[in-house]
Amino acid sequence: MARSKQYNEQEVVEKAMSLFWRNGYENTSVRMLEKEMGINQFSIYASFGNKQGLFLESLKCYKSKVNGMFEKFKNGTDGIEDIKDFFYDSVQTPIEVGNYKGCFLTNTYNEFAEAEDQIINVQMAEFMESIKQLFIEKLRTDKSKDEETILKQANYLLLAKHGLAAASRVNNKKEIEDYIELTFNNI
Amino acid sequence: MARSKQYNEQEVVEKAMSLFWRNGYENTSVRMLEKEMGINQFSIYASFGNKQGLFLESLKCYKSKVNGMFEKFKNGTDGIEDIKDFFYDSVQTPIEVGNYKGCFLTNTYNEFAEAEDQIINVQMAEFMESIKQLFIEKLRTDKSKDEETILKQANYLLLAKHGLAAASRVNNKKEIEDYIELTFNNI
DNA sequence: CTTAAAACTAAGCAAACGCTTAGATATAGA
DNA sequence: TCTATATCTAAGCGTTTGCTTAGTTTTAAG
Repeated sequence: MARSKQYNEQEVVEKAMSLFWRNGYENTSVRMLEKEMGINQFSIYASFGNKQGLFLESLKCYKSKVNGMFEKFKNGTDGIEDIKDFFYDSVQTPIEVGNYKGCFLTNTYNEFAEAEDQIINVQMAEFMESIKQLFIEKLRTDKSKDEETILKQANYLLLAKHGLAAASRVNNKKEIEDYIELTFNNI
Repeated sequence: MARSKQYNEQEVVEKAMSLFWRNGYENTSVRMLEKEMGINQFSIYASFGNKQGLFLESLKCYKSKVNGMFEKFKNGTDGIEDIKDFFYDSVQTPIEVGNYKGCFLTNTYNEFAEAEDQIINVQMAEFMESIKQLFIEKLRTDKSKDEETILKQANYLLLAKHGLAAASRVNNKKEIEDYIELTFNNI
C-alpha cells in the first residue's frame, strides 16, 4: 500500500462550497479553489474528477447543511404557519453560518437559468419542484381552500421564496422581514 | 479627411444589448460580440473603449427602450393601480421585444451583486432607488396610509418586483400573472 | 489627382481558464 | 528494512479571455 490522503474530503468540500456560494460557478476558478481548499489542483481532480464534480459535491454539502431546516419544515404541524417559519429560517440560516449570500441553491438556479448544463439544471428543477410540493401539502391542511386556490398560492409562494433568496443577497434584515410579513398577509 | 464609419453605432449597440441581455456580462465574450454586431474587435474598441464601455452603452440603450413604460408609470393618475400596471408592463415588454430573459437591468443587478465593479454597482443602486421612490409617491396618493406603512409597502413592492424579474426568466405567463395578482391583494 | 487621416482586417499579445502529466515524496504491507 | 503504490508538487498543455498593433484599404478635403 501507499501513503494516505493528507486532507479530509468532507472538510475541503465545505471550503469549496463556501467559495462557490460567494462567487457562483463561473466566477470561481480552479486556482481560487486550490487556495481556499488548501490542496493542489491534482488532488482536486483526483478526488472530484473535474470542476463540475466538485460543484455537485458542494451542492450536496449545502443540501445536507440546510437539511435540518427542511426536516423541521416537513415535520411541522401548523400548516401555513410552517411555511412562514420556513421563509424566516431560510434567510436566518445563512446569517448564522456567517454568510450573507442568499440561498446557494437559488443562486445556482439563477446562474444556470439560461445555460444548457443538463445535470445541474435537472438538479435545480427537482429542488424547486420538491419545495412547491411541500407548499401544496401545507396549504391543503387549510380545508377552506379549494384545489385551484392552493395551486395558485403555491406558485405565488414559490416565486416569493425565489425572490426572497435573490433579495437576501442585497437587502437588509428589516426590508426582508417586511417582505415576508406582507407576503403572508394574503394567504 | 478620411473615410466614414461603415456601421451605425446605435444599431450595433442594440445588437450588443441583445447579446448581453441573453447571456449576462461575463458569459458574453468580445468574440461573440463582434459576430453579433457584425463589426471587427478593433471597431468595438474604437467606438466604445472596452467591453465595459460597450456594456454601459447597452444598459443605456435598454433604459431608453423601456423609457416609454417608465413615463407611462410616472404620469399615471391611478396611484396603486399604476404600480400594478407597471408590474404587468414590465413582464409584457420583453415578450413583445421577442426576448424572454427577464429585465436586463435586474439581471445585471443580480450578476453584479457580489462583484466590486463600482461604476456598474452605482448605476444599479440608482436604478433601484428611483423605482422605490416612484412606488412611494404612488402609495402616498392613498391618504389612508401612514408614512410607516408606505415605506414598508414600498420595500415589499421593490422586492416583489425584483423577484418577479428573476422569475420571469424561468416561469410561465400563468404563474407570473398569479404572482402579480396575489402580490397586490394586500396593498 | 493627390494625399493625409480615419476605418478597416487580421494577426498576435499576455494572462487566465480547466485540466494533465512527469517526477519527487511518503507510507502501509511484506 | 525494503518496495510497491498512492499522494503529493510543480510545471506545462491547449484554449479562450480582453485587448493591441502592424499594415492595408477607403475616402473626403485641397
